[in-house]
Amino acid sequence: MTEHQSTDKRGHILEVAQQLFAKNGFTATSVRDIAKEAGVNIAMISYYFGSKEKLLEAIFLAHSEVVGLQIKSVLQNDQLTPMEKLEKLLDGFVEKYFSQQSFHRLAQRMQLRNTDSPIMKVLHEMKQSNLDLLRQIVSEGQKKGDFKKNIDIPLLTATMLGTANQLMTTKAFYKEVNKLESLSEEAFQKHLKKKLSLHLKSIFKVLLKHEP
Amino acid sequence: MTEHQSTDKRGHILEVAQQLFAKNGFTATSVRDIAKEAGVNIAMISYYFGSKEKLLEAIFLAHSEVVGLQIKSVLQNDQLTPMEKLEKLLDGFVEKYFSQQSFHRLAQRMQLRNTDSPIMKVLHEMKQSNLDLLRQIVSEGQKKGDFKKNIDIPLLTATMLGTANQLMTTKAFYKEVNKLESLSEEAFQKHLKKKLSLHLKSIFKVLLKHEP
Amino acid sequence: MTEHQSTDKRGHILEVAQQLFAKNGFTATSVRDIAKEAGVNIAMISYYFGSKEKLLEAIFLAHSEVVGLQIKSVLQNDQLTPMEKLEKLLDGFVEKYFSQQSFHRLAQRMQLRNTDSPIMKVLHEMKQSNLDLLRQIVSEGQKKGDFKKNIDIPLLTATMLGTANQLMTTKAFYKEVNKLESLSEEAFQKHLKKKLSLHLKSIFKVLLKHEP
Amino acid sequence: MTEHQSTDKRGHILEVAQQLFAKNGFTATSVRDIAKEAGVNIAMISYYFGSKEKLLEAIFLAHSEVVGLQIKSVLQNDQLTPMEKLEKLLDGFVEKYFSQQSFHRLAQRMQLRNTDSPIMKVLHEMKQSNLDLLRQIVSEGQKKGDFKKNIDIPLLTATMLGTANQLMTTKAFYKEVNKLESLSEEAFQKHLKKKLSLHLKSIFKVLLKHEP
DNA sequence: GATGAATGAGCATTCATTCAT
DNA sequence: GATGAATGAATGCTCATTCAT
Repeated sequence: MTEHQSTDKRGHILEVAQQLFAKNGFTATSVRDIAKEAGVNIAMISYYFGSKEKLLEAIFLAHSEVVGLQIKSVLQNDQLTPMEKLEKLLDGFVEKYFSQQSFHRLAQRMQLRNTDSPIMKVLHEMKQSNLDLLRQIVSEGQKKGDFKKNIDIPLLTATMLGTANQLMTTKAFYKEVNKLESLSEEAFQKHLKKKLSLHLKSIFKVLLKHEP
Repeated sequence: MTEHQSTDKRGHILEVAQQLFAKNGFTATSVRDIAKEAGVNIAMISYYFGSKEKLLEAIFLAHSEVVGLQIKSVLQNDQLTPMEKLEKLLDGFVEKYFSQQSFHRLAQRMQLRNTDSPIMKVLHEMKQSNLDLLRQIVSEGQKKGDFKKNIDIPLLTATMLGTANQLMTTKAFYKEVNKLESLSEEAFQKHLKKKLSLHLKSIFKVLLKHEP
Repeated sequence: MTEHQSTDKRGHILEVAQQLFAKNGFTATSVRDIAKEAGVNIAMISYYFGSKEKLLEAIFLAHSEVVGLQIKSVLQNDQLTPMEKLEKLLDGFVEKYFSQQSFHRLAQRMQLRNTDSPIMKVLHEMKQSNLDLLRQIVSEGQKKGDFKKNIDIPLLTATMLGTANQLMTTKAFYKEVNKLESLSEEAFQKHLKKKLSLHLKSIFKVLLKHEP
Repeated sequence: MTEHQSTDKRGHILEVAQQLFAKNGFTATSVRDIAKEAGVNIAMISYYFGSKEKLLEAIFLAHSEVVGLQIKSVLQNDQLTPMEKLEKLLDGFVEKYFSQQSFHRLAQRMQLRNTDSPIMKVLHEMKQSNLDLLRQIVSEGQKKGDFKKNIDIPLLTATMLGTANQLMTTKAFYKEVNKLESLSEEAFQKHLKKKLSLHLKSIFKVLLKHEP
């Protein structure tokens, strides 16, 4: 009945830490900040995670466990054309990206650090996973003659993730430029998500599709 | 012949600070680190810039002064078609991006901070400048009937900068995936530059061009 | 039996800080000096008091809590004549002043700063308290016809505290002038206390008493 | 014709330094503060005075040169009774004190430091000078049978200087208590000067005069 | 004579972590 | 299992002073 309170606490600390790290950066976020925001004792962080660094790793480990999953089922669905699979991949990516904005902001920060910690391993796996999925779809499309040859898949994924990152980081700018200040936050997010999805789809399509 | 040493020193500190901030982040880079790397006394940073924060601002101010310049001449060249202008814009962007990688890495970090400091103003101006240039070219192309209507220019610039950022941040990954470890750093950079340039051009072309 | 060690430590820091601040001044006393003298880690000062400034305030707060107390009982004693009450007030003042010399030296320093900090509030209350007590006694004496009208009570208190301050600050000079170098420190203090007490009493008497 | 500018500058620095030291204390006043306020280069202070400490000494030396002067002529005036001489002494003291408030505030601070620097020598001489003058007058009055025997002259001077110091340091308090906020600064100073003068005179008179 | 540049020492404070309880 | 107390190291910054010009 009674969940171990520690489990809850651990999860709560992870959540709070992710948000603070995402917002202010790893170094600029003190263990005190996290403890205060999470409403726990300062010593708890070392107690639960060993160190601030290990806490960071724990955040990434928690995310690594859910990489790919529903996507893989898409791949194996023989009913869908490669292009349909691609669209589902992109939709899935955008959906997941929007639902985990603070994590992706943090991931972007960590990518910039480029140290050799377990974190980079997780990030590497995530990128690899995206790459492999796309590769399979493209490969299938090429075999069927739907897609061009000579596709630079790493560059494509760079555009996918890069555009999402850039859009998300500068969304205030985007809002202002497009005079969308009147929209509620929720409506704006929805608008952005749709825009990004369509934008990526149109890029991928024209780059992959054989000209008739 | 003898440059004022002070000018050199100030500039040298700026250079070193930019690289360290880019590499390790603002908070994780200590004034002592910068002073040591630049071979100057710690107190010199306060002496020249007032504070660590002001030093950061000085880096951005130094870059804001050279925003857009050669590009503008391109715009006014009546000999060029809109598509040629677009290509020159993208070439110029990629060229500048590659020659100022550490600055762009730093800019990426600062964008993630999203505080309201003079830095954001400079970044805002840079983005706005890119946006305006592209807007003019697109507008001209649309008038001439070369380009489609309904182009989401902010999204396009997000793809431009986002792809560059993502590619640069994960270039080690890109190198590994594409089995380019044998290339010299210089050759790899050249390869990457060409790839990115072509990639962006093809994206922009297909998104802008009227289908025949 | 076992006092909380933390309480002791906090109190000990307060004590040491008061003495160093009194001796060398606030700014001239470093947190390091206090920590070293008190035998605690430097970080403890921030830990216990938040900052050097707050530590100073804590010293004054500790003293504000014991302002007036035994004196008030004197006031309510109907057995005593106003003049007797006055004598008791002055004796009490001198006694307290001598037993808290380092605090009064510090208070003198802080009075000279004249900033608007919580410290000034405490000092103000102390002065006001002295003033009010004296006012009551004088008022009672005037009603009974023992004391003159038109007594400038603030000036009287200035003489009381000013004389004590000046005597204490220049006690080495006083010792030398009066050739009291042979006296032990204790004996000298006793001598000084008696002298000051008599001196203040005679001043107050002649200024307050109705000439016959 | 042309006064050495340096002389002016030196004097100006002395003046500014005295005021800042008086207001904020020696340690809390930085050489930069003085240089800025005086409108001179930072290096000037070391250049003219050797060090910050020496600058402080220079301030006191400048004042030591004018100790006692007009007072001595009073002493030798055979027309005046001892009591008249005493009044003139007190008037002179109050007058000088009010015209050099910032110096006396600084002197009070230095007295509290009690280090063995040339400054203490100057302060010592000043006190000694006051003491000697008073001693002569009292001695003369005693010989003439006007004054009591057994006068504690050091205590008397402590009251004189102490009351002046205390009144000056807490003059804001005095103003408030006496509801004198409506007075102009000038009028208030005049009022205070008169009050202090009368107060000291009445104290000295009753303590010195033989009861009839 | 006068000064901008530069320095090393010191400042108060905050940090992540450890430890005794 | 959980925590307040405590620590040493590091932080950004200011200091009085010196020096080359």
